Amino acid sequence: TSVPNTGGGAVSHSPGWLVRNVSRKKRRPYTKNQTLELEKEFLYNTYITRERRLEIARSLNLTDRQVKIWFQNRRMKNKKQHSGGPGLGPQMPGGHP
Amino acid sequence: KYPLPRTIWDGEQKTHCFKERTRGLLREYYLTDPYPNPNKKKELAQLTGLTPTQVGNWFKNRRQRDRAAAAKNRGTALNNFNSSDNEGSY
DNA sequence: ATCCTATGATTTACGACGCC
DNA sequence: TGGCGTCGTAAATCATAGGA
Repeated sequence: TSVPNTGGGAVSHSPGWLVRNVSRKKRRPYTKNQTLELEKEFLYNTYITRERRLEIARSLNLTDRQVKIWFQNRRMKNKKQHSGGPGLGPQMPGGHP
Repeated sequence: KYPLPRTIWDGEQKTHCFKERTRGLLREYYLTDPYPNPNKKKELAQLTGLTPTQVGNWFKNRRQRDRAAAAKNRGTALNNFNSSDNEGSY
């Protein structure tokens, strides 16, 4: 039980694990178009400027913060894929549960 | 018996279900520590033949599903044990 | 074939901490 | 000092293999 940082944002622990605080926006999947446009912008540059961010947020009807976080998450995903990510050495099918 | 191991990332396979032995190993450690540090994850990855990410996903899913199950018990039958501090905040 | 469930992986949204 | 970076995580959701 290391848990260096409390992780998942606003935590607490009841029995032994971390639980998210109440006040968090519920996750809302982005629309296909929103994702598409964000992805296009990401292709152009993985780090977005404040100006571009504001612009995109407005055009996609997302908040400035959402776009910022989307890029952060997208970069993490990108990192995972390149660099030995999930890959390599995995496990073959096992049995059935 | 296992027709096509669906490839996901290049050369990589995704299996729907890990081997029983693998799951047993992870479960065993999980009981002692649901939040393994990066080193421990690597160690478990080596031990099981999974990638560290897969080990992380396994723990993440297990915690999530155990929490959900625990929450369910409270909602249905008796409530009120535990405690405390926050979390009940919903 | 059709529905259902379990399970691994992925997608949003933050808190903690770090660095200019 | 404040804004943005990574990292680890929660919770919701996705995808689908396998059983009923």
